[in-house]
Amino acid sequence: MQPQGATPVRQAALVHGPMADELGFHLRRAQIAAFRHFAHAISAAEGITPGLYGMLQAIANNPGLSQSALAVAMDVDRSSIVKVVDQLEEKGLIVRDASPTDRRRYRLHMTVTGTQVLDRIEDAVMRQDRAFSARLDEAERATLIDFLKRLYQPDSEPPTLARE
Amino acid sequence: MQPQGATPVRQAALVHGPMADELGFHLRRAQIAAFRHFAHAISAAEGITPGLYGMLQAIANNPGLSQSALAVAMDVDRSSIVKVVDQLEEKGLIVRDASPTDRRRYRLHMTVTGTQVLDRIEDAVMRQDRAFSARLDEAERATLIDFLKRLYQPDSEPPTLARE
DNA sequence: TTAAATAGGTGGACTGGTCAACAATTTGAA
DNA sequence: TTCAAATTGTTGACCAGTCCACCTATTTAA
Repeated sequence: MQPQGATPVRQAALVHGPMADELGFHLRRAQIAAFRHFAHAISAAEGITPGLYGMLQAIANNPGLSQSALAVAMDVDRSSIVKVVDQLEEKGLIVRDASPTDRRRYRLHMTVTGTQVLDRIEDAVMRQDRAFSARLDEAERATLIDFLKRLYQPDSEPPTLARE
Repeated sequence: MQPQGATPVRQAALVHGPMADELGFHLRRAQIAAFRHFAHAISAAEGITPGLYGMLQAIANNPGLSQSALAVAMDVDRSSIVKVVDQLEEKGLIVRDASPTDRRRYRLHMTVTGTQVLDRIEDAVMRQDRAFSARLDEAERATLIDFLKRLYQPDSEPPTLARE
């Protein structure tokens, strides 16, 4: 799992050329750094990845949602959800609860231990997240989050963007 | 290709809970959005991913660097580099040039067509990147990049690098 | 001179995502 | 009412990207 950065060798920094001005480049690097930070602080101890953690939060905050809804929320294929839900269920954190009104569907929700575990992890994650952004003050952090949201939120946007 | 997010169904947005204040969460989403945007605009047409593009820029801007140095720069395992360099070489974009002073080592550099292709792609990438960040003005964009750098850059500061 | 370190490479494994197909079930249009 | 279409969860094949352990050739340094 651990992406485990490169060798400890101190290397002369490379020239980046035009990428130095590309937002996507910095975004990617920051995300990789964040992932590693999370892996270090959380995954190692709890055996949970950022992705799993996100799923868990989604289920905890939206009890009873279906796997399809979860897939939409996580923006992945329905089939990808199956494995993840399997994992979380094996760990005893969530359960697939048969929907009484639609026999095709499961309602996902947390188990008691799942809730406990999430509470604990959540704490660690919050601390980890703060540590990761330690070089930003509160205002900067908030601004950064706002900017990021604007990048990915579909909202008010080029309306005539023919989607098919 | 179409990662095409969600079904066209308008879904009630999920509650995010404490993740709404987690930087890592927004970072991940923004990065995924950026990747998809790139895939749409560039990969489909040029058959090149953000990762490959980054490698290409690294080589173009640091001609003669070794595969190991590239691995360090890209922060991946040496063995991962092999396949990537294979791909770029197969596409005729770069060459492995045997080092005359160290027979273990290759010096990577662009071919003529590689340079041409990169120039073309670079243009598209710059436009794509601007389009992606269209909801930020110039100042905001610059601020965002600065914040991101602060997140991923190792200890305070680049020593004495006069390049750039 | 020889042990250790380094460069590039191979093969196996794992992760996380895609897509296509499928059965059971629900929905909706005729 | 009925039956075709859509939806839900699932499986299986596949792909890309990464890691690791190990290998050979070569260079470095003790």
